[in-house]
Amino acid sequence: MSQKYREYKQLNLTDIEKEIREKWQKGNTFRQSLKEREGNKPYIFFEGPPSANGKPGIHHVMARTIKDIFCRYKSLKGYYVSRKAGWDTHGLPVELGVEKNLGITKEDIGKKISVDEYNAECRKTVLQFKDLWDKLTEQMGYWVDLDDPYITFTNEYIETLWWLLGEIYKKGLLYKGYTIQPYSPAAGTGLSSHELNMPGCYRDVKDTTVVAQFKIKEQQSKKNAILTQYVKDITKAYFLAWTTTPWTLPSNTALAVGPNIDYVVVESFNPYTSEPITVFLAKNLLYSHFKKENENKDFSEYNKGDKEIPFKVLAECKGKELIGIEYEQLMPWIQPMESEGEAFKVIGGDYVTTEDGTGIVHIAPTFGADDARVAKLANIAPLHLLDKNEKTQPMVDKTGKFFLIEELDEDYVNKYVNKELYKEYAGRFVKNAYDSNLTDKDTSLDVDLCVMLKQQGLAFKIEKHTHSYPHCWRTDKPVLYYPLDSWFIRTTAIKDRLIELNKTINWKPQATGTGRFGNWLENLVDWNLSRSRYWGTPLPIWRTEDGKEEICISSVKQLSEEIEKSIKAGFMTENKYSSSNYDDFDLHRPYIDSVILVSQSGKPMKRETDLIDVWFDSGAMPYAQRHFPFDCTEEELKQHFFPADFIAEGVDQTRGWFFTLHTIATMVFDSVAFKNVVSNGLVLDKNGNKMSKRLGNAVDPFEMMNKYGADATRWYMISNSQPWDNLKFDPDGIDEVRRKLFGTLYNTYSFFALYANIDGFCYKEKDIPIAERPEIDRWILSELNTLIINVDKAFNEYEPTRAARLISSFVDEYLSNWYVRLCRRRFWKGEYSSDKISAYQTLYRCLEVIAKLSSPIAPFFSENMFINLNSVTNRENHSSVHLTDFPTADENLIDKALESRMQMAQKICSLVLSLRKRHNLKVRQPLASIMIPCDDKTQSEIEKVRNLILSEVNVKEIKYLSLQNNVLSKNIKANFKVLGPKYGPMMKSIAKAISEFAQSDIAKIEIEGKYTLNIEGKEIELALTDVEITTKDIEGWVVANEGNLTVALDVTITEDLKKEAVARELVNRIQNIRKDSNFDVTDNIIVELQEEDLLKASCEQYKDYICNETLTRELILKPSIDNPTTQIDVIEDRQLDIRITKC
RNA sequence: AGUCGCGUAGCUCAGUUGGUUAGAGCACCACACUGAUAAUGUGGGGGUCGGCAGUUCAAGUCUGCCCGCGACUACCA
Repeated sequence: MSQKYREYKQLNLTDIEKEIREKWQKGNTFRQSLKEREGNKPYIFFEGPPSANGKPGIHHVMARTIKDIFCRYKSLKGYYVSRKAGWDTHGLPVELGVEKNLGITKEDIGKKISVDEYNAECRKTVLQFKDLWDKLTEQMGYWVDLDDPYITFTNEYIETLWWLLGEIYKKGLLYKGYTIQPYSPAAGTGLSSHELNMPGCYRDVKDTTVVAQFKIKEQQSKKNAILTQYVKDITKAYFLAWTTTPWTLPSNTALAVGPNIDYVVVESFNPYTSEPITVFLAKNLLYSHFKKENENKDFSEYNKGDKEIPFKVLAECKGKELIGIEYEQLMPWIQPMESEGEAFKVIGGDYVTTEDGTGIVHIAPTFGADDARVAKLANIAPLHLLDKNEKTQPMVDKTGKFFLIEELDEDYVNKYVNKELYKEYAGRFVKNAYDSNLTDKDTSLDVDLCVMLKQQGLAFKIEKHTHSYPHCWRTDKPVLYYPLDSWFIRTTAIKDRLIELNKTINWKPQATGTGRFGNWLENLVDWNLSRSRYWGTPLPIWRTEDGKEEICISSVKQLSEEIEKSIKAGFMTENKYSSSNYDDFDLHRPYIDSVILVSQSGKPMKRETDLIDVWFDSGAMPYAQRHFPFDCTEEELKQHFFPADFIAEGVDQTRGWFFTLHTIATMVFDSVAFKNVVSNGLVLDKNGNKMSKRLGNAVDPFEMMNKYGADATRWYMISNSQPWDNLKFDPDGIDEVRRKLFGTLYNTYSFFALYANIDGFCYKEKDIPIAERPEIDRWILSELNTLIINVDKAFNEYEPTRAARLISSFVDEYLSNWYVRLCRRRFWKGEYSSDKISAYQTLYRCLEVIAKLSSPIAPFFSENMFINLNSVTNRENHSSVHLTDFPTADENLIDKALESRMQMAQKICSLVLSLRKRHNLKVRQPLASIMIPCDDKTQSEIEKVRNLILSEVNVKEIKYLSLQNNVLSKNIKANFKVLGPKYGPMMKSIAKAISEFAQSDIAKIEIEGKYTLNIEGKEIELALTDVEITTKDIEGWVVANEGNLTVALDVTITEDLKKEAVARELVNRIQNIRKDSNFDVTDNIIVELQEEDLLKASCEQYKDYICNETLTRELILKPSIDNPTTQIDVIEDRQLDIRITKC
């Protein structure tokens, strides 16, 4: 039975893909591919869960293509690659989506809508675009198990999270703490960094700023050398510190200096009160606060109120010499509590700069993240108040105003608050925007405070300052940095281990691992887990009211047991969590909030109302996707599911998913979570702008795939730039890939199919031994095997771009434009000989290997080609290319010498063609000879590819010229790489001397092998290896050269050559006419020609050739032709009649 | 603002340990070829290798500073 290779009318990638998709579906090919590798060594892959409440974009095609490539590749290499899909279902975007749909805000939750209903709504919408995602997955050919995905909102998933949190808790790494967070008083809610980075959130605002004078305590002068030595009047000594938020000054408890920054002690006068002062500030900033021209002016000439204020630098010192000096509280309204630490002294701060301000930073630990950090390190107390409920509070309440005295604890007020001073400001909003009774035109608290300081002689400079400041996207009002209670994971405790383990991870690109991720780890802060939200994983911690007793629940079973205890204690009446059927209950809010547990000492414990960061959800997926440790033992986990060999996501996940995976794995299992990670860059639009729905430049992945096909889209994205570079997405580029790669491959396949079908080639014959195959076959097979090695290596090193480019240049340059072009004749000419079989076998092998090599990147086209080939030959017992083994290179077939001489042949041909072009000699005009000057070795190499060159460039003979021949003129150039290190500075003169060599000098060094130069009085002996000699011209020939290769062409056209040219022209015209007349390739014809002398001579001499080429049975020349088919122009300046008929 | 990455032809990208005419594809122009024809070849135009300094005999390549773009981290006096 001789089945035919499938032939196509034209290339249609989308049709092919549709057909293949159906085939996969019918044959369950993905499952099959897993099944066949079952029991093999696993290659563990984690799917980063996308959120299905948004539509997929083109960048998802990018990320998923990368994932797919390596999973498919490893599958071909024999690994068992299980790929569980997943859905990220919690978190802020979901909630915001719901709020938008329902037209509510967070404040309405619990009022207009119950938490229960709200969460139900979230659950409903969270997978709203799942179908679209599934469609994308299928259409782009991403193989992942969609039937059994992990979903983060399930009770099982949450239970694993609780277990992990329990482990972390047991290790003492989970704690409750205070942190400064962006907070919107107007909205009454904390804001995530995500919310803060929304467009338009940062706006320039004009604030009143003040450089305040912090008075140094008088008794300090005895303790500090600087003060003792340089400050004349300690009662007038101040630190200068700048703030853009004067309302934080009453909360000041320290000043920070840069330990290595230079400071100066300056004697001068206060600009507002003209009182004499001695102040400290950074040396670099001296002249931003004092006019240079007033330096060292006579103090006695200064009169009160003068604008020009003289000053004098008394001394200089380093910041560290100032550390420890105490100062008087600037606004002594409220004292910090001693129990919380020291106050009002100078401390060191690593973040202090001298870019603006005074180089001395006012520290209010309750309102600045950096402030809080350095204060804590230096044991500085934050300024805390105690409210009626005995809770510590910052000076500002959650609505954005200073606490009223009556809201505070009475004992506390008596002890710490100066009521006289404070009452004037108590209740004031720190920004007018928070007070509904005020507008921007009203005096702000900041201004009032500045005026007060001015009157007290404690303000050095008051001015307006414009800076960018974040605003709440919901209320449009400025954000406050505010301390909030949060639960933290003490990641800083395992920092060293995180860094150590990170060094074992193979990052692509490496810089992301060492740089972005490495830096992130170096500057690690504790992980703030808390989110005051509704739809997410609840924090499984229950606490007594006083916070002294608490429990961290690690499983549903434990929860149920604790509830039982609680029922006994009378805090609860029923246990909804006792069922072993996880569908019977819900671990989400609000249900979980109604669980009240009992403490050791018998007190009720309520759940901490926080949810946990959704990033914990995704970082826990290696375990939660298997419901570890409840449905999966640690042994199973470590054997089959953890850690991952490979993950891939966008580079924006570095501090997201990559970090949480790494941290949880390190904390709980002391292991990396992934061994190899590819982080891809962004997909930008063709102009390099970020894609966004708002700008309307977002590319619809479905549109692209419908138009160009998934394979072309995938190939384009992978081959165009390295995955980690940003991709400027241009649809024209996809089209180029379609034409260039798939078009060429399609043409090559079609060519093969056309002739293989005619000849009935089904690869039935035994492989022709390699030694019996012609040079060109051995060459392409050598290149093919080299390609296998290189592509294998590229995939193995996670370099998909390299793999894609290697394949595509092989297909284009080697296979199509050289092998097939040069071998065309072998396929359509002559008998079904061993040479022809060799050609078929060789081309078949190439196509088969290309199908396999490219299958990870272009799964559809490669599949189609493989099936088309294999269904005729049945060489492989596989129904899909994705079920085959990755090709192994046969190193015996690799012949580097052959590869390089073929390259030389291509170069020679290209030179000859360029000579023909330059001299207007058509390739159809045969020429007598070319001449190549070269050594014996090169000559014997060229001899082996002689015939290829001759037929390609239509020349009769190659002549060689020994290099010593005196008809050659030569060029000589210094070999910089050899001479440079030897002679260094003399290089220039030597190079010049060499370039000035006469032909005789060149001959001399060639013959004697050395040459002595005299440069700058020194004798320099040159060896032959110190120079590069190339041939330039050959007397009497037309010559072209490239590198060290020179080719000369004999352009003489003899009478014989002319006749042959005519014969070839004639063949060409007849072929064209055959084609135009739609004759079949195998039809025999009769040709009648109008007589002409040269044509006649040509036809006589080349009759056999002409007839053979064109399947002409009779070639008749006669004076005139009846009914000519057309006219031809084979003879210069003549149009001759021709008539062609089938016979 | 800090950290990281990127910057080479109109566009998309290569460019080895520094070594002397900086390459390819696309696009454009011209010419050719044609039993693969929506393919192909040859030639041409097109470059201050982001800028400036430095190291070196020699810098697209190494160093520093600056500019532009992007990401991340912050928004801090």
